[in-house]
Amino acid sequence: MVENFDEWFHDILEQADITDSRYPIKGMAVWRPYGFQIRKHSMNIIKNLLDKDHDEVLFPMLVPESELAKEGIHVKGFEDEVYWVTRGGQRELNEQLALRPTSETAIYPMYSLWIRTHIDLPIKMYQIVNTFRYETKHTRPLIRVREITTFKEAHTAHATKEESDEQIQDFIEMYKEFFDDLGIPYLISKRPEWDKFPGSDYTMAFDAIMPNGKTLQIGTIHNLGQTFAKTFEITFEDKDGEHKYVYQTCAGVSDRVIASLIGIHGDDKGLRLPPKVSPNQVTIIPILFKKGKEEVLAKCAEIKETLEANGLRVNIDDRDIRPGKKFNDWELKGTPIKLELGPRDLENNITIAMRRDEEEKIEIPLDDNLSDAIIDLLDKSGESLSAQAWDFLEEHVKFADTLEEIPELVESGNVVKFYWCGDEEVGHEIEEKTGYDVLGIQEEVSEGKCIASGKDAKYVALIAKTY
RNA sequence: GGGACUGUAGGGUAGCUUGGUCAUCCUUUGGGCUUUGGGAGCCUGAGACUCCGGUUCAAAUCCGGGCAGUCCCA
Repeated sequence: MVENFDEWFHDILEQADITDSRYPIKGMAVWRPYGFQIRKHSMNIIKNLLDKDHDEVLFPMLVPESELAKEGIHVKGFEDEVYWVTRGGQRELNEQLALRPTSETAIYPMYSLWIRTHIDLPIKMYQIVNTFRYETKHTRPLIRVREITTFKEAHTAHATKEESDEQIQDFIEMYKEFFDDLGIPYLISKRPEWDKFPGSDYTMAFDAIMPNGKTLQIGTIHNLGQTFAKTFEITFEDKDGEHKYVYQTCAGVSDRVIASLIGIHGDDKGLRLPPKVSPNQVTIIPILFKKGKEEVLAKCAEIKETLEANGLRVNIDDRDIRPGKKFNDWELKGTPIKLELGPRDLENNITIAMRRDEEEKIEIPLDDNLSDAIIDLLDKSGESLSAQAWDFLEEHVKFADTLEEIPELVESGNVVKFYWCGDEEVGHEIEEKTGYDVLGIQEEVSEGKCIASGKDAKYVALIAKTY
């Protein structure tokens, strides 16, 4: 799987009924029912986190060219990737309309209308929508797509710079909690100047390391400063009666969260889903013989009811096929816990549980403690997936003292840390000489020499192959 | 942005060089029998030459274009 991760990933999306990439437009896929469930449960986690102090809204998908073009730096960052609506029926439109590549230019003209005084601040809103990017390069399902079907974007506006910086920290904490719930390990870094969000002051990013060592950007948080406020005239009257521009931030996660979820936890048998987002947390597999069939099925139904009463998502696989096939199917689908129940177990009043994250079969008594026992297993399963994933990440971040060491480390599947003086020119030189991307900087340091320029190092930076 | 390659049932493939029989095999799938504690077996059905145009008596096969996909280089 590690050797051929891209192929594994491509195949499992189809085999596990997550998406279907055969839709006849390049870079656009269909979410199938099982995948949609995973997506839904994942989005519910981030929604619950945001709902604490953000308002969910929904903006139109089309952005007039005049608005999109207002913020020069921003539009330049997207100009080659925008889909345009140029006709309505047979008639050419007076003004062409962009399918949002992201929604700053849709939302901020409205913020300009909504924000009048300091009392209106801070304003914190989010939406989960689809966005479009005309990718010309190699598209990959869930990773590089033309329609980002699941784009959670939050947009905030504040009275002061300090508040906006605090908001960045809040987003970082929120995303940590989100990815922790999914058991997805991350590297947090501040993107280099040349790779920040077009129009922002700075960008903080979460990167996951996929099994082949390539990093996948799974979350970004941008401090927009007052750039957009000035472009879109977003001002407020402060307590002192002065009109001031707001300070803004925005933050996004996308389909790529699901890609990392699948890629990071999966194994040769298929998916391994964290209990919090698995469509079925428990799958009951009845072992049926001609004799005693009804009794076994009745007991399975009873167990299902008991577990559901305790808030668990449970299904019974009563298809008329051999049990071995069912085990394999549900291992492919990644259900965290399988419960096996046959006539022999019925006699002994037990069920046999097996966690997806390990092979062992465990006998569990069918008594009043059943639900607690299962919940305990689910918790352990989720924790173990997360722990395994974090171990992998930590084993695959290596430190390099010289530029020459980097290729070998990266080619053997690592992300590499190194000292950097912080000069943009030197950064480009490092990227060119190694052929990899500088992800960003992590901590400031007062010792060490830059790996390329030999000057005093200012930061620990990260470099890797990226998706 | 430049280049190479590919397109045959739901999925994976053989056939294409050298045009000519009912288009091969695995998987999937409908029905039936049998079976069920880790991917069962048998019987019997279903299912494809990417699209448009050209060459030819005859095209999955040769030519041109569209669409879609894979890979490499910048």
